[in-house]
Amino acid sequence: MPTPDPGRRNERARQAILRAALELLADSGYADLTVEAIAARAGVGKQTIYRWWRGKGAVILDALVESATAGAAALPDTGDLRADLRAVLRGTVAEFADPKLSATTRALTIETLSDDRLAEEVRDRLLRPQLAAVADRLRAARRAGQVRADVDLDQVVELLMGPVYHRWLLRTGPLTDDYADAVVELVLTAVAR
Amino acid sequence: MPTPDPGRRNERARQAILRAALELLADSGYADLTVEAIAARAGVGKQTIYRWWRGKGAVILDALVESATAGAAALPDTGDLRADLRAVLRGTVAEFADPKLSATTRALTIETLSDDRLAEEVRDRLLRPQLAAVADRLRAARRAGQVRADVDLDQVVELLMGPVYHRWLLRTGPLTDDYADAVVELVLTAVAR
Amino acid sequence: MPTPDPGRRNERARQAILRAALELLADSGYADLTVEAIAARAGVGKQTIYRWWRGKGAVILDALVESATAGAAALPDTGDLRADLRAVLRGTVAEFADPKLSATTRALTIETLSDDRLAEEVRDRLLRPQLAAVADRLRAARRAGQVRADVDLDQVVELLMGPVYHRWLLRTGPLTDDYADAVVELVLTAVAR
Amino acid sequence: MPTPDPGRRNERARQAILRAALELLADSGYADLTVEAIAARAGVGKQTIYRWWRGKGAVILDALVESATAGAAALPDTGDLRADLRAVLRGTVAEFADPKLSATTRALTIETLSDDRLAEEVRDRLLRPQLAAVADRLRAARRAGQVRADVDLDQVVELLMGPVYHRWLLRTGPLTDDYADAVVELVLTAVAR
DNA sequence: GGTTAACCGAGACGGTACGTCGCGTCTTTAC
DNA sequence: GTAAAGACGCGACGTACCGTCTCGGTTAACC
Repeated sequence: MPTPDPGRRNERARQAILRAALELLADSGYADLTVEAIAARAGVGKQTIYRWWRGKGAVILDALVESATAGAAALPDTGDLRADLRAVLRGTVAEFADPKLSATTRALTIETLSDDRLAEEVRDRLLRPQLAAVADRLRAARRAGQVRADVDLDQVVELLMGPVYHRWLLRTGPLTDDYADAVVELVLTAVAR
Repeated sequence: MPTPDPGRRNERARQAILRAALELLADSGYADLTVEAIAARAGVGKQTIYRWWRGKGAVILDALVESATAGAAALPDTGDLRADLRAVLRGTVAEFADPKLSATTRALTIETLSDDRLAEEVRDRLLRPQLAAVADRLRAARRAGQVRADVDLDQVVELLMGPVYHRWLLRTGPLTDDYADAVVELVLTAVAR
Repeated sequence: MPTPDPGRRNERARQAILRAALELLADSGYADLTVEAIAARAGVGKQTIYRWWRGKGAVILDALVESATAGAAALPDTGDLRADLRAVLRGTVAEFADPKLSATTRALTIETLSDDRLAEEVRDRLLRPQLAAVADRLRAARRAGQVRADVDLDQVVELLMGPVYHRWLLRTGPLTDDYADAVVELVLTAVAR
Repeated sequence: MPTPDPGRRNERARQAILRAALELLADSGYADLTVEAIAARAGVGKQTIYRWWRGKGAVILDALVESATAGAAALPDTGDLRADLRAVLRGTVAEFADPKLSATTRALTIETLSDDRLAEEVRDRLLRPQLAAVADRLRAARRAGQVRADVDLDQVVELLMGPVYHRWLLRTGPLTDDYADAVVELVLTAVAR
């Protein structure tokens, strides 16, 4: 596969494809998200998709990365760890609770579950930055003496995010701000100094 | 859907189908798990599958429920909460780490992500009993004065399981016994008295 | 196959099946004429059909034979050969032109085309008597000196009926009384004395 | 049905499909003539068949038209009407008597009997030209004073062909050269001058 | 500023699986 | 033993997408 020359790439087509994918997901969900539907809605040939992406999973990932990068990069640090963590978890919960946004995450999750390579790219390009931002905030808190020195911060991040993903994935309960706050409280009890 | 008379159901066919589904998943993964393949391996007509299940997702669920019910029902209670929770999480971690068993869970997760009805059935028939068993163990510990009285035990269960699911789903790190133990430690710090 | 005992046969079921077959054909044509539909409409199990008939073709044949036998057995002989032949052909033409009756013939024809055994039974039980009746009428005419002595009367019957079947089967023109009369005229020219 | 652009059509696939259909009919008869079998033998996807034809009936028709057009277009005119008509009928009889060729006609007839649209196409594209050729020969004979002026030549054609089709369809007797000659004789008696 | 190679839209192609329908057989229960 | 009921193994149906391919028709870089 002779990787195509990115210099010749049609930017209009690229954006139309990413947009079409997100719109289809928001409108009709994963079931109608086919490569043919994306191509048709974007007014693009199927080959143009396969030329630049490995499949629809990669398209969703790019669309998500693009819109995520447009958003926040780092976490706010108000000095109040509890408040900052609540803001993060409430944000995550809100994202999962929103049907449109959730549809995209759901679709990407399906794709990653049967495509290891995509899973790694999602982790490295989409998840790691988000989780690292939270870890950074915790690191700052530790420096400020608000967090115990003997905990692995990456594990703490997973202790925070895990329950939210669990509840989203397995539908074990409602994804509300209260739940986000409760998780923060438990985690702080475990790691605060 | 005029559900057919279960009295007329062929038990041999039912078991052959469940078995075939699990074998296919163990042998070749989700990609080769088609209704046609299940039918072929089970020596059964496709219609026999569609007569009793809504699709391959429902078949996997039944297969899993059947094999789960055969296994453990309640959690052991050695009196040592830390040890018991470690055993649970190590078991979950081991299940996720095993390629064969994990393939089944992965497949079922894919199906639930695009089938709300199936998702609810998975939650109610497969997950709730497992989570309830852990909650029961925590309740016993609380009665024994080992756990704080002011925590929601269901939330604690999610605090335990969430990180493991997170790591499995998003591949953010290795699923080892050490990780299971670390999570238990953090959670105990949060809720132990 | 141990031929079932006709003595135990349920006459009500037999008639319901024949009636259901004819009704289905009249109502919705060959496409909806399935063994299952016949059984359902007749309020009968499928096995009852397969116990007594080789398939739906045989059912149609029986239904047709039953209703044909109920009708005319022999041809009228008014002494006027032309008039009598016209009556026969006009009758055949009318039958073919009628959508309900034609549907039955059409269905039976389809079945015979892929079932040699059925074809022979149709010929012997349904067609031969009809054609023989016409031949008999011609024989009487020959005795009366109205028909040449050197023609094969069976061939003359086919010369009469053939064109009508041809036009029905191949839709090469309208099936009208005029056409019936025209054929009679040509045939009489060929064989009248 | 948005008929696709014929300019993009793959000629190799088209011919492979027509050939496969004829071969299947010749080899194993109508029972084994399924769209799937045609596709498999032609090395083609099923969709390629459904893209260009309405079903297997249309495929058979095209195959037959193609091979018929390759053959004779008009009838020979030796000046001897009796000889020419005998040649035509003997040809038809031979075609019907040949198992391979007859299988094709039989299959097309079945299809035609449950598909009005196909029936019209068969009549217009396959039958009409053949019947018209015979009518033309009769017209020439009439111009030559060998045929009565007051007969409808199309009716005469049906008087010729009808009995042959009748005998083929209803199996009322053997399809031999003698029978062809006998029909010609009767018809000539009716229309010769 | 003309050539030429890659991209582009379009969509046909060989495939695979879908979910449905009907076949003819088998099994169960009732009469 | 016949009957109603209907599940069963089977196989074809016609459809939907997959990922690849081929076809003109633009571009855009390089001579």
